Amino acid sequence: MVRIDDTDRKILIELQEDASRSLDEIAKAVGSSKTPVWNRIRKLREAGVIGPQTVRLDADALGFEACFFVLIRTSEHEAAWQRRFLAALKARPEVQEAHRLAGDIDYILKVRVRNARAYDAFYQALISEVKVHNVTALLSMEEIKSTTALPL
Amino acid sequence: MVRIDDTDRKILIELQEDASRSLDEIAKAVGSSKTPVWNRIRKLREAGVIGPQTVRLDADALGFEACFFVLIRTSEHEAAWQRRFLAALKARPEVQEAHRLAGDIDYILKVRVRNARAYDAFYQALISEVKVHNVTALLSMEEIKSTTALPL
DNA sequence: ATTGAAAGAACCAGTTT
DNA sequence: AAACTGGTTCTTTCAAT
Repeated sequence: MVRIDDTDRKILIELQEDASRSLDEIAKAVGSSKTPVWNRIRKLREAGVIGPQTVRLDADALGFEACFFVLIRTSEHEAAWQRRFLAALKARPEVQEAHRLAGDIDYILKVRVRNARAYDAFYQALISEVKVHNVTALLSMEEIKSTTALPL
Repeated sequence: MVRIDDTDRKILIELQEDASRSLDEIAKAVGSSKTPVWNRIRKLREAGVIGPQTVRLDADALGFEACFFVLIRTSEHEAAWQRRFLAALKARPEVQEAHRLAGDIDYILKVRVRNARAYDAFYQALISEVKVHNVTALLSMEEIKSTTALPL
């Protein structure tokens, strides 16, 4: 865990919100000036705190109208099985999130696809690659909120 | 839904991957040149296909070590209740995702906090604001994958 | 931490295919 | 209608104070 002071925090908040602004604008927003802000950003990047810069695309506008949360229970817990399972998830671009869980349910996925048929294709492909015990798919009707911003 | 041609798709793929690169580099990557790419990006932005530009921060490095998926069942289905519930979710920065679901479970949340205590504080605050019937929290042990990139 | 300056990128108009 | 050219303006980057 990296030590971050108040100015760093402000810079990160600004960048999370809109990374397209110029150094000058960000410096003004955090109450500092160009060079010190630039040096801090460089350090935060080197430390890996600031990762890649991306654009957020409108999923609906691009025809990705279906979003599923998939709860997975498995009976297999060997290292080899897990390795294959993780590799399969990482390789599939429709899997936007994958977490290994504590407790009853072993994994949760967030899967973004064009429609229900595309989800089924994904599901069939996945279960043919690796054996899973029980799968529950939750279909999103409405995306109330979606952000990657941390509550700094 | 917006009509997108092959060049637009390539541009979006590049921007999703790394939006910090210069127009020239993106143009080269998609096999075109600066001006046409610039015009296309402008149009995609105006159409809302390209949204805000953000940086991805390292949650662990910043001390956000706990991530919960929260499954919520409610007995209330009136408009007024729902309005209050949605407003509460939108207002809470630790809620990174919130979806209204089809079926048995009514809502799913992704909640990112510093530790289990912070989750409990969030949970207590939420249920004191709005009445919910049943809440299950799934604790993430390992983030296998996390991206906002669409499978273009 | 500020200034300032050189290199580079974005943006836009005019022109061409 | 779409792509190239070139030039103005804004940014980034970094050295010197």
